[in-house]
Amino acid sequence: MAGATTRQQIVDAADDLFYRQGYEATSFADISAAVKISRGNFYYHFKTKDEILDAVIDKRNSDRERLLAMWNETALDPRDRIECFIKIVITNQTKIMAYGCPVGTLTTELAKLDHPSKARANQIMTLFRSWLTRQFEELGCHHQADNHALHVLSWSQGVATLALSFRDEAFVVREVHQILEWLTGISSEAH
Amino acid sequence: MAGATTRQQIVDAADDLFYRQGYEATSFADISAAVKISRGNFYYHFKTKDEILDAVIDKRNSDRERLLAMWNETALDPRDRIECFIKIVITNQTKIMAYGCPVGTLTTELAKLDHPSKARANQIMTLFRSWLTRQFEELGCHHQADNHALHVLSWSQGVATLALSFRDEAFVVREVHQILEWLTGISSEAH
DNA sequence: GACAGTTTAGGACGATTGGCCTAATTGTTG
DNA sequence: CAACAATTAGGCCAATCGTCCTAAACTGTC
Repeated sequence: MAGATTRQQIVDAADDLFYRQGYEATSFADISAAVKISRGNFYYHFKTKDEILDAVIDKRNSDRERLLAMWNETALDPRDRIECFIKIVITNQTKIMAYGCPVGTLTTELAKLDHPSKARANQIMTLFRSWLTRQFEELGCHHQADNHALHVLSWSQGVATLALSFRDEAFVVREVHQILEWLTGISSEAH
Repeated sequence: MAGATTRQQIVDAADDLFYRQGYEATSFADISAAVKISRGNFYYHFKTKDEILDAVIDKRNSDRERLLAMWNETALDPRDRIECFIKIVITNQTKIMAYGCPVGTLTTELAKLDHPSKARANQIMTLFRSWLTRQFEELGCHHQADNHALHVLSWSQGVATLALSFRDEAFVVREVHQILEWLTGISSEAH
């Protein structure tokens, strides 16, 4: 299992390149150049490009699961957890202003390509949705929890898209403050 | 200038294909097949793929300008005009749930490709921004007009992204109602 | 040190890409 | 009808794509 390192390197490089350039625009040559291995070696670990995509989606999925699990532990209050989610657009601001949201942009690209793995990519979006829904439920918003989850998710996608388009830091900060105010309103309503 | 028809057909087909498949994923062969002309003929009207992209962006730009101008005439109240903008996510719901927002997805793709025309694509976003800003100004939101414009634009991009991801009609309708309530609040505040 | 399995390198494949050229066709005008 | 420009068709180009194969190098075991 010593090759796990090479495989890991490939997935890491592909993850990064798919994010920065897009899936379609990234070639085998790009990835193998990044990892500094031959394209032949490449084929030993992954038979097709789609296999790499699936591996990247798996990685992103587990990365996000780990992130959410961490927030579950570090933030005891569901409101604080939602705040963690909201503030990732600030935490990752530099990358978002350069390449957008990794989840949203991949989902959109695969949808346009009508790619077999588009449903798998959507799962990451669903992961966020379910997690947010649970937080809003714990906050006391029972029948509105999923709606609020979608609202926050939608908000984050919009901010990411415009951040990429206009590269306006102040806009991002302003939007975060606004949605946090909304969140406060929700919290007090639900009591 | 009889060839204007052919050129027009090419641009129309490219516009549609770039929207549905993405710019990178659309080949010369795809477009010429759609217009039913030879690839050679193609070259007569456009030297490079980038030239077609520029023509498509120009078309989209003028299409949107025409749309906004129409709203300027049909809707006398700036609030009604903003409402027109908000409701395009319902008007174009079917297409958005299949391919996302034409403006947002192209902007994102070109940004990732670091394409020379990405700034030109951004202009369409700026067109919306400026128009919305003007409407909010007429509504009485002087120093907040541009912020509100970005807010509505960001909102529409988020709704489009999630509509594509989850294909949930009810979500779109719900979000429209929410933002319209927000708009009502803004209108009364500004008086 | 021979052996078996794992991992790597490098190149070849058919297909497709964007770009380009030339010849034939069309349409217009003198 | 002749001459001309505008338009179209079809094929060629080098480069690159994803895919695949084989031989060499490495690894650990007996």
